Amino acid sequence: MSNFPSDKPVLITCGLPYANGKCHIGHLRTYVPADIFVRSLRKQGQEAAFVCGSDAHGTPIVVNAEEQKITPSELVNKYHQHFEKIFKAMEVEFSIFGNTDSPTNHARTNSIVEALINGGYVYPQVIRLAYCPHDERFLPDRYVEGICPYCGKVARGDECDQGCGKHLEPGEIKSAKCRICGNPAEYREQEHFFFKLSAFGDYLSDYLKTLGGTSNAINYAKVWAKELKDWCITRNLEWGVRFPGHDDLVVYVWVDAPIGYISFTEEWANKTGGDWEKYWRRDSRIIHFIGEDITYHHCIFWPAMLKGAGYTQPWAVVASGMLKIDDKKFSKSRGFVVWVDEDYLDHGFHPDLLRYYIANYTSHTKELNFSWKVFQDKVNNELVGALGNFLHRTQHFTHKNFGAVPEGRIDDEILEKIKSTIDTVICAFDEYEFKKATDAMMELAQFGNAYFQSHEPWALIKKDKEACARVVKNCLQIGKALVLLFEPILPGNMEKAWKQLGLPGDVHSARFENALTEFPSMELSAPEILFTKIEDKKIKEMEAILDKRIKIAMSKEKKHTEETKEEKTEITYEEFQKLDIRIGKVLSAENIKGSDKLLKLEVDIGEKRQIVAGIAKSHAAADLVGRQVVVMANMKPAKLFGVESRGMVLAADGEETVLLMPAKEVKEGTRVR
RNA sequence: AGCGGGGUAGGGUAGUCAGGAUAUCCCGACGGGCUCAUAACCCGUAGAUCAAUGGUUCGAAUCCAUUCCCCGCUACCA
Repeated sequence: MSNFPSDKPVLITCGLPYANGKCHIGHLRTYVPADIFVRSLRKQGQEAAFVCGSDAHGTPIVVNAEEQKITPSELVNKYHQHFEKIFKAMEVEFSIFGNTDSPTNHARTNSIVEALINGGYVYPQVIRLAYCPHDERFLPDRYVEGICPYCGKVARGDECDQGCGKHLEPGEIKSAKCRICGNPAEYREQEHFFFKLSAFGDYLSDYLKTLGGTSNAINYAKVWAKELKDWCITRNLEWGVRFPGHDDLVVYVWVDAPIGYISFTEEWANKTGGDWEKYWRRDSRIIHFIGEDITYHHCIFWPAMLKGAGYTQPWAVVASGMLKIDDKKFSKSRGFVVWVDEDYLDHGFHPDLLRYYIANYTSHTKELNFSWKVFQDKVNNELVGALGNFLHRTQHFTHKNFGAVPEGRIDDEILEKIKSTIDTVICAFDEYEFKKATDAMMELAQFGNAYFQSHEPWALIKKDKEACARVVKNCLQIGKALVLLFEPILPGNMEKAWKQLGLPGDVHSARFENALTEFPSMELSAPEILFTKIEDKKIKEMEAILDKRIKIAMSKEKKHTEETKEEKTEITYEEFQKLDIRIGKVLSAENIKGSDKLLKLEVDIGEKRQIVAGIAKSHAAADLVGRQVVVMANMKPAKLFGVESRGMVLAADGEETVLLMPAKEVKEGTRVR
């Protein structure tokens, strides 16, 4: 049983692209399936609004704009236009593509924040914040660098990015430094505002039971809903939406960004004479398509905000799995990235090919691996060999032998097959299973090829033209069904195919069920080829581009680490004396499970110490027992692989890690200087 | 070790939530066929102890328990 069409208004949104970088295939991982979904709804007779827009605020945009010496607004506009252009080229057709810096969004954000304040969900609290005395400013989020209070690693202000990955609330970071001038920051007290997320625990637990969408999103959220911390929702920035009544504060970007979904709906409704409130104030079906990295914001923070302000909460959250390039984690700086413009569209690839790849490679919630070789295989075998070839051979044969679509009825067997394919496809779309849907479509194309083959119309035409006409008519019917079914995935080529077959009306607004109504008898022209094979040469060329980028990135990274290594400053004798270096004797040594580098040692340095050393590759555990080593005794204790290490065994760290040892046996605990 | 994702034929991948009879699809290998079609297409064969062990069950890839192995946790990010 399908969820659609529904008598409730349906709104689809996509996670907003952040306007500080170019569009890559990772983005499309979310936007293309969302577009396919919307098209499939229309094919089921379901009207749906489809909104998205640029996320314009937040610290990274300000930092980035400062680096480029342009205004944040100029930076945002640049990328806003870029994304708009790419979406159009990729046939991702939003009802509206807005911008969170629009007056509508400022106004809507204000009104929602005020509603939250009036509802008692926002409270002020004085917190200690990093402040740069040199630049005379508070340092929000990424303006500050320091030490994570949880794991002790270098982190940026809003997140422990290099260590434990925890979200950091403003003021939590230790030993803060200003990212602009590099000077140490002071802490100053300032009043900020917090959203009482903790008050929504029970509500969210209940809400998540009814929330639709994909399990990867909802299961995570259920765990998070159990422990909720209030969120600081104000920042010391110029760029953003002003916090009501406080000219020196803007709201946190994760407040005004999702509100964009509402304000874009408003803008679209105003333009088309629609009513935005039917989506956001009354019973509706709001479906958010997102990347799984922003699940927390969409399943926890956002519904709580909507609930608190009296708006309709999402009906479903559909989270796509992440993207890999050649089986490697997607990474711009490491070169594992495929840009949609310069690496794809500019090379003349049709958007439909990539749309098919994204929809068909794997299930929507799993990791999608992009490789040019697989891309070529899928295009050549599936789009060209199965689908393109069937449409072409059918139309070509009919045109050549009949010149028109023959009269006659469609066999029940064929109609049954088409009907069951439509059912499977609709069912799959209902579950956001785009691979299942496209597999079912492709299966119909293969059925068509097999039908054509086994009924041998080329032989029938010579002896029984009537029987031949029946076969041809059936094939044309399958062809028509295929064009309708594939339209959400391959809108450009299916439009072409629809016109080529001479079918009446617009393929985009035609419904799936139209596939069961008889192919009208009329003149039929010769077909043009829809999909062409991709040559090996082209794929090699594309792979070379990717390889080159990875190599450049690798050499850059190497340079960078070498540079930081060379940066050794001179120290005084006093500073050296702080180091407690001693001779110790290894009492026992064993490998640590799960690590190929680490050994757990017990060392006597005048006292017994457990030390973890990364020397397993060059020293066997058994060989070490009884030997003397050099130990840094006053190292801050650390946990490696869950094993505590109190001290550090010194070694020459070249290509091989070689332990230092005293030239002669000395007493355990002897100081080194 | 923790957190997350995985382990299904030579490669990739579906099925796992809601257990059911010959385990899906694409490529590759092998054999055959067809000739309308973009050297496309169709049919067939071989190839998987569904990571392992134990349990629940009439029945387990699927549920439960334990173990092993692989990947990510360095930013930018959907």
